[in-house]
Amino acid sequence: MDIKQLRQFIQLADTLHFGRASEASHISPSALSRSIKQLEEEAGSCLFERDNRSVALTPEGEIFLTYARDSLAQWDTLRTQLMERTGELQGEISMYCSVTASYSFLFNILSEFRRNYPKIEIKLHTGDPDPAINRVISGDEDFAIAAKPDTLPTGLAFKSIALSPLLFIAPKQGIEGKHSTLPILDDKTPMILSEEGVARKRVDRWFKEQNCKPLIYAQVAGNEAIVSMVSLGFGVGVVPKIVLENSPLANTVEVLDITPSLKPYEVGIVTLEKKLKSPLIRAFWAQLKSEL
Amino acid sequence: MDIKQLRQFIQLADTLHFGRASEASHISPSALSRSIKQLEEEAGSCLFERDNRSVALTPEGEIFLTYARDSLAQWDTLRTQLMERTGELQGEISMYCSVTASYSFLFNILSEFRRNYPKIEIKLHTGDPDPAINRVISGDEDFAIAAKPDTLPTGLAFKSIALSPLLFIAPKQGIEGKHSTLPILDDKTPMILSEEGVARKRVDRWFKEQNCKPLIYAQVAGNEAIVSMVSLGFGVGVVPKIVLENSPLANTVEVLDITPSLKPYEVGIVTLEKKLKSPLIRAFWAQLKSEL
DNA sequence: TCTATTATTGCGTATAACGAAATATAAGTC
DNA sequence: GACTTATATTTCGTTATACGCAATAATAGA
Repeated sequence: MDIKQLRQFIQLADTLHFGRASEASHISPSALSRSIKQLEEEAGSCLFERDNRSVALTPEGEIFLTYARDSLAQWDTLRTQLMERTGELQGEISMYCSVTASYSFLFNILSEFRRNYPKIEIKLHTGDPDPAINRVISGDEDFAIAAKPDTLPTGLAFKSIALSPLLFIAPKQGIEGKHSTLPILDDKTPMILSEEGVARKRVDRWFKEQNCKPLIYAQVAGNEAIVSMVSLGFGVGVVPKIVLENSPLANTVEVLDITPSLKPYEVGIVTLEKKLKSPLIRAFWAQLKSEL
Repeated sequence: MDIKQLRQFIQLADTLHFGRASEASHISPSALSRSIKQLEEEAGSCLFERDNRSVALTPEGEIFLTYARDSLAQWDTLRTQLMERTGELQGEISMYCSVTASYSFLFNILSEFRRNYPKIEIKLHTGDPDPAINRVISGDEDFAIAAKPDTLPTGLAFKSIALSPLLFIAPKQGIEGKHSTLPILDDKTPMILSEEGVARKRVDRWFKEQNCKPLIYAQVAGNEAIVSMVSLGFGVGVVPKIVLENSPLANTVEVLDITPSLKPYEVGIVTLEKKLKSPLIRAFWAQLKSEL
């Protein structure tokens, strides 16, 4: 009976699904199945009633669940106690951010943190920007670098680290199939937009305010891909300025001087409010410099 | 961090000695050293201050110790809860007894228990009779089959299962070097006695009451060996009747009709009183038939 | 009946744990 | 002061354990 297994048990009790629980625990379903079986043998009771189609906690499983939660809480308390005594925080925190964000912000954020808390390990996961906030909400990550949505989901804490204007960009050599190279933006202009996310919402609203519908040429996941497609001449795109600054294709596109300009991207760090009780999370949070 | 490691930690905290703690935990010193180191890494603090000559708990170790004790207690509570629910006791209990006792009593004691509680595993350790009670006191074993000492150490519970007379035995063909084969018992009679234990104490007292000192030819560990040596003609021995009955050499020795006879051996099962709170221990204890 | 879903099991492999012996180090001894 | 003793730790080779993949089984839905 070790702590990892308790966590796995709790995951399974929450999801009642071996596949999803194992994924959340970063192990294979077979490993989870064996873990649970071992737990049941050590506890001496069947903890889950399960057949090939359903998983349910037995009454004994319910008892075990409260035990498991208590046990983990006590382990956390112990670690907090010990850390307070030694005065040096240690452990690990996880962070999610887009590739672009990792280029732009990570160094500044992490270098000082690393200096102050050398024993805290940081697990960094990169990917598309869109799922960032959800990964924090689901508990997969402690932090994420993300654009602040217009309405912040409840329970989330957000701290700005930078403002970056949302820019309309066009290919320097003109849009394929269009004769004019002038920066015209109307319902005939093919647009390359994010599939979703804050940038997309801003663009949609912008067009609505202009009383016209955008001609969407392509919907793309990932701001870098937008720059690529714009650079290839497929249309006009919208990306945050930071993305452009970090793009190797920056000099192949030009920024359009459109008014009214889009409300700027507010980039920051999000975490669950309740996690701020943990000393590690709070330490990281506290040393972030709010740039706004 | 698993439960085995917590037990090992507690052992080390109790003994403050890697060698003894590892022996008590049934692992090698090296394994214990690594376990503790791993625990320290997971806890993020140094738990023991140690050099090659001494081991001491750090303040963090003290905190960890209370955590470890609580944690184990909760695990026990959980298991008790679960067992009460399912109604079937399971787990394991350990028992120590001499080889002779295993021949004579074990079957009767265990066969019914096995039937009533098939899921309780019994770990049986056999060896010399003398250390039996100490192994219970030290916590190495849950139970021991042992002779009841004249004064029972406090904290110990004893339940008799049999009375067996202590017999003087002599070789049938006479004692080597003595011409008479008569059953004389005086300070010229070479005696084969236990090194220690209840039987030895009784014999010593018997001789004192006869106002004579025994001529001790050999002190032997293990009643079986006494029978062997008597059988070979080295002298007169004292063994419990049960031992004789189970000895393949029984017909090579004869029982002397000595008066006053020795106070009989009272064989029974001992356990720590405080262990009787555990449901497993109590179940075993309850089904023992007191034969006295 | 067939298909899709999903917990479990077999199996080969990678990882971790173990014990024995070697090592290091400090205290006691002559 | 060299030598012995005691004892925690490290090294090393072996063994056991845990894991992932793929196969299996079993069930609900089409």
